[in-house]
Amino acid sequence: MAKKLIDKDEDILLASMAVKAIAHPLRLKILCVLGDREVSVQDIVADVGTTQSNISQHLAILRDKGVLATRKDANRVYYRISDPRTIKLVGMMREVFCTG
Amino acid sequence: MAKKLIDKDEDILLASMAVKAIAHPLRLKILCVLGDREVSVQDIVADVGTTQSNISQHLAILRDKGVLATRKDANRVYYRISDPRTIKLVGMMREVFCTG
DNA sequence: TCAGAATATAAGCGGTTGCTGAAATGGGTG
DNA sequence: CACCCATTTCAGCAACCGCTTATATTCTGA
Repeated sequence: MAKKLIDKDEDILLASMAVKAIAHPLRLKILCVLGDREVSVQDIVADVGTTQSNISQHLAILRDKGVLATRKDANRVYYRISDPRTIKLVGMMREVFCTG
Repeated sequence: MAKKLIDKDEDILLASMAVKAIAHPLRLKILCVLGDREVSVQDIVADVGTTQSNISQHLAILRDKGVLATRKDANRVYYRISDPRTIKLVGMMREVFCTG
């Protein structure tokens, strides 16, 4: 039997949940805006372009799944991508799915 | 300004839609079962473990998004992953999200 | 301590997704 | 043709998702 890409069902569930978190145009755009930088919520709102509430909810989803980490400074919150490999993963998605 | 991971909104939409297709435990498991092989629907059903109807619908989603390709032989249908980079992408998801 | 800015949370709703069970398609064989 | 097997499609329903609007929280500075 050939070796499976992911052999444990538990891991498949884990990966699918994490990937689901980034499988949304606004959330993927948030990741693209962040890149390897640290950006405040208001700047993300400005770059991504929807309501502050909407961004905040998407940020919460990404944060709760562990994709993003936060730092608080005064009354602002800065978000960044927790794991640099996530950045690489997004780059690979672009390679595979954006032929342009 | 730092170079964005994916700069065109159009590409972000494209990538998020493709990734959404594989962001489901059963569909991800189908990809893992396939690997670089070509497998018949009934064998996929046996490996993944849900109803044949359910599998067929998930296969349709993956096929319609271009993730899977098919070949018909007599009254069986064989599925395979269209783009080998997709296999690499799944491997990378495992690396990033399955710490075990 | 009060006003205001930045962010988070809650309620509600319309739309979508995912599953089940039944029916339909299509090919193979007698 | 008649029957069987493999697969697809359809209808329906429960559950989830994503957005909007309104409200709450937390911090700052006068």
